[in-house]
Amino acid sequence: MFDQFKEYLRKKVTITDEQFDLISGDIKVKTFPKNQVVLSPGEMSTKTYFVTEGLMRCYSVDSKAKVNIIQFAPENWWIGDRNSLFNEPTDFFIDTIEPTTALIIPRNYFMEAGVHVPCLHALNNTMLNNSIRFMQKRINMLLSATAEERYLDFIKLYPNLTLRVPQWMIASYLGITPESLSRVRKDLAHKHFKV
Amino acid sequence: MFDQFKEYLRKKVTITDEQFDLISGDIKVKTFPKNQVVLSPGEMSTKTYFVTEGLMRCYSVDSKAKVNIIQFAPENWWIGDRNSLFNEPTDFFIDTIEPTTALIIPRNYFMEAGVHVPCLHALNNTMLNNSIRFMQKRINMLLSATAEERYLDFIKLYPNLTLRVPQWMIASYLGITPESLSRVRKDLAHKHFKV
DNA sequence: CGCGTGATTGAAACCCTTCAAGTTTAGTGG
DNA sequence: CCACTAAACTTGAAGGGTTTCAATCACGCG
Repeated sequence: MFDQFKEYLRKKVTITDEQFDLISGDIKVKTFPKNQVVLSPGEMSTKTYFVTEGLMRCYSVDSKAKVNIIQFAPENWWIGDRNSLFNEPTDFFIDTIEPTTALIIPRNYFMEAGVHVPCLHALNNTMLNNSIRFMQKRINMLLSATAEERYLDFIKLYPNLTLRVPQWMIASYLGITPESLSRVRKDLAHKHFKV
Repeated sequence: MFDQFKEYLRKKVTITDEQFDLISGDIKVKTFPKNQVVLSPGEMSTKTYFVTEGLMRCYSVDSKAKVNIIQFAPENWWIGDRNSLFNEPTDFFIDTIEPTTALIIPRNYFMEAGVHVPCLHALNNTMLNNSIRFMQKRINMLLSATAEERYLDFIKLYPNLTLRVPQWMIASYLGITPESLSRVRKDLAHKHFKV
């Protein structure tokens, strides 16, 4: 698991084994069964998860008991609460969709590791900006796209997730009902699109 | 303008006048008239704007010529493109809604300034996380809320913008039509809600 | 084998959009 | 400062994309 994280970092920055050892002391590994809730609304959390195997998700449950999926986190993705950074409890659930192994990274990991390995500051900056960029695109999609457009967007962006995630969760991520997604898929099939 | 920026920083971190002078060399001030487009889709930009006076917005125009507003930026907010960080042209327009004065901050400002004033790394980290947090909440709203809920959310979160931004832009931000927003407001008036 | 979860399908309902007036407001020039 | 025009907002009626509700089917797992 640590090797996988080292690989991940090395795709983005230059880092020696010694440096990596220096900054991996605070990291723990944990394995979760399927459907394990690791964070619930109202809780505080100082942990960020780096998924090395499996699949996690972040979601809310609204007043009509509807599930709204904010984010999926397959291998090599990050997931965690950000409210606790501001001393506020989280609004969201985080759980596993598949049996999952994840590294548990302390909240201020990159700030502290950056003292030893300065380029991690830049990496942190890049990753956060990338998140914002993707969320901007998602907001743009939610503002403008029809059910069909949303689904086509999804399978283009996450082709592998399309097969791993139950359809009703994809619908929840897209902001449509499972029934609507089913009909969209039926229509697409008639138009000779596949999966 | 610079004083205002200094104030802004000092609300968040401890910084001396000397340190501020050290890091303000790369910053320029610019004043724009109303409705001035400063960035268009397809362009690259290394600038981030810190609004000291006025109001800017980031938006897309989709294939049906519909405007979708991603973000407003009133005083003391940041606005800029993030795609260029990844050597991709932007998808969005950025323009002014009011006559606006803004500081123009180079792309890697916080990374470089952080070398001189280390706590700026932490500030950068905090600000980016805050953006993500707000965007998560917005995504959650777009996934779950009705037109009326969206509007009530907006006026609670941005009470001063409600008066400064034309209604059709608020509608665009909320992902509904101007007509729908007008009807929502009418209904709320009947229920004795004000503005 | 049977139960539960997920996916599909149909029909009706609904919220929101679209289209098309009108009305009000705001900005500009005489 | 008024007059005029364009833009913004309102209102109504019709239409459409999605949702809701309900029933059925498919599948995996104990």
